[in-house]
Amino acid sequence: MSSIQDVATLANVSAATASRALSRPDMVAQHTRERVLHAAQQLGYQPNMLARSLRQRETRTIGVIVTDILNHFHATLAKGVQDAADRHGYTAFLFNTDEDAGKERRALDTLRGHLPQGLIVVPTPHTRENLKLVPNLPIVELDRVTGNTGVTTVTVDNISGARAATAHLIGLGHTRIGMIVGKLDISTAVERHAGFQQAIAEAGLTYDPALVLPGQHREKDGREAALRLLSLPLHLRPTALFVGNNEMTVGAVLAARELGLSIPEDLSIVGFDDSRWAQTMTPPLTVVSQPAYELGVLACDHLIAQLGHIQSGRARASPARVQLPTELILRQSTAPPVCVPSV
Amino acid sequence: MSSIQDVATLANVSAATASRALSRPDMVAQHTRERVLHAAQQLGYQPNMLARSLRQRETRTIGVIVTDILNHFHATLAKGVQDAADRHGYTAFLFNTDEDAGKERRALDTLRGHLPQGLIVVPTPHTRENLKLVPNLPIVELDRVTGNTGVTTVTVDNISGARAATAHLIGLGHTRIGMIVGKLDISTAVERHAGFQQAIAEAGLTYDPALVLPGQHREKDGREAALRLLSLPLHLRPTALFVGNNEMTVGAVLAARELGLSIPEDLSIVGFDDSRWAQTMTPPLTVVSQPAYELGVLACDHLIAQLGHIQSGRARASPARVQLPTELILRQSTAPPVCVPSV
DNA sequence: TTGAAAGCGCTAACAC
DNA sequence: GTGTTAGCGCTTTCAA
Repeated sequence: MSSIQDVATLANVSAATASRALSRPDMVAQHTRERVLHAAQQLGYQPNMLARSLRQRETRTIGVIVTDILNHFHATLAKGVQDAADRHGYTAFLFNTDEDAGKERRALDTLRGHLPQGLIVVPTPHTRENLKLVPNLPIVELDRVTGNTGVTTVTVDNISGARAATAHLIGLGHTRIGMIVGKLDISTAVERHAGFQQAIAEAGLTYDPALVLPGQHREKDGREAALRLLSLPLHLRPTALFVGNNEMTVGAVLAARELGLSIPEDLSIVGFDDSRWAQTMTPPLTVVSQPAYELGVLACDHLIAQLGHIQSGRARASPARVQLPTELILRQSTAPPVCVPSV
Repeated sequence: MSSIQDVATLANVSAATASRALSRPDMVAQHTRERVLHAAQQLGYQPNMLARSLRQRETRTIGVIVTDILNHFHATLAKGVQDAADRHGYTAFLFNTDEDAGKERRALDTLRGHLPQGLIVVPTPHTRENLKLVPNLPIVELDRVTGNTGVTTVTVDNISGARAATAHLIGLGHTRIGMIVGKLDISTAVERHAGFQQAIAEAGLTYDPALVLPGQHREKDGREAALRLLSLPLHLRPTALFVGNNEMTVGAVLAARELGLSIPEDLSIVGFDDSRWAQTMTPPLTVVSQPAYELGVLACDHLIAQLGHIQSGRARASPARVQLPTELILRQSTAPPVCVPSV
């Protein structure tokens, strides 16, 4: 690893001049610059970011914390962030928390040691507390929100998405619609639940809490909840299910299959968040799809814009509240109910 | 951000002592240690890794480069690596190349600036050239190999996996078996192709090159290749397909559906690499599954062991060649051919 | 336009 | 067992 001193020596200038030639080309005479550039090239010089960052007190680095990198949605968020960061000349360091408070704390501690200039986080119920580990760090909340005022949030319009999904089912003639909702300590779950309720109310139907079961967002939870809902006596059993996230939707579909219910004849299903398997399963699943990649990109763009403001000493812009629309994708997992309820 | 000097001042010791109290507790008197620890705690002190790494000339950081973080297999590799790195007290920085030479170069350059102590890479055809950007960096090749001698490789036994898949099809009675193989500049594609050929030969069948079509590993390529193979005249058309990676398998399944072929009656399919959609599609897909997470963990464990050797000045251990078995998971996408070939 | 010198935060070498 | 000093590689005053 050659240092800037090596480059300087080779170019017959001081380290200071070599540094300037590389980072502030216009502060240096034309031909000195060329000599330095040539020397750097020849040595394959790459600045040591540790030293540079230490000196400049800025790392051009941001942290990204998602809760489950194995979930395609989160992987896509992360990719959007990384691609955008790259475009801005920043490096994004990715961490994964598995929704675990301890892992989140450790990720934040590690991150802190590397002095990121900002953080994009998919928050968990612990995040608000854990963020005290990194005071004064510009934060963007992605996909979910903690309710922290003063931070920028980049989310999807969950309420409208859930409402559209539910309204679609109602439009098909369903009146007993079940919902499998995430744990209500997460904003997306709360909002999707709210959208569901709104659609029910708007259609003049009665909201039946017995048809709304919570889960911890995992496939297994979706399966168990669906099993319970679908085992209700026929006249109480929902004829359609709206499932609040993609993992639980898998479980719900599996549960329907286990019970020998065919989709959509015996049961309509709408999932939240599109995926490969939703497209290839039989029948293809009607879903509320989310612009995951754009979400990641926007989160990063906003964070970096904010960093620019801070750096240039301008007043910190008031925090943005970015919200992207979802899209209801109609496929074959929804149809009118066959047996009209007869209470 | 408090520095070690702040801690030292608060504890009434020198910075050096504070440093020792934190990193080498036994070099310091019991009660000084306590004072320092207390002060550190009180200030929420977190060492500045940039400064520490600069001074110690070791970052306890490794790089991870995968080709497609959106592919569940690669995401799982990355997670395995990160989890293992974490256990060893290392931080893994993840980059994504999309199989693109330029992105790979940029990732390596960025990485280099951050002085990783080692690199785990899923190599592409460009990697061998690009690795010149990071001379002397300990490397572990993951999933694929470049043929570089002297580097540790952690892979799966692709030959046996492909052979088992093909033998399974042959055992069911298939004699015209098509293969959709990846580009042959990637070791996994070459090996899976070899395994396919071996099984054909071992069964005394004739290898028909016309039934083997290459693709670029994308869904679209799988679809196009399958469309071509399945459009052959009935007596030439393969009754079974072995597809060399998971993305292309999606395409192949879609192609079969487009042509109205039902699986497994009209066409048996075996894919390489298991996935959510392979399990939930109809019928569930027979696949060769790979222990992706363990692969990632092993790659990291080996790399870090190697770093230990280097650091302790021991002779660099000869590079390991780790190879994990695959598993053929029989599901419902394979069955005996209905119409026995009549050439 | 360039060089000399200082210092970012940390730890290792060397006193004492 | 602890303090002093030096220096990792870089950039940024400050002088010339």
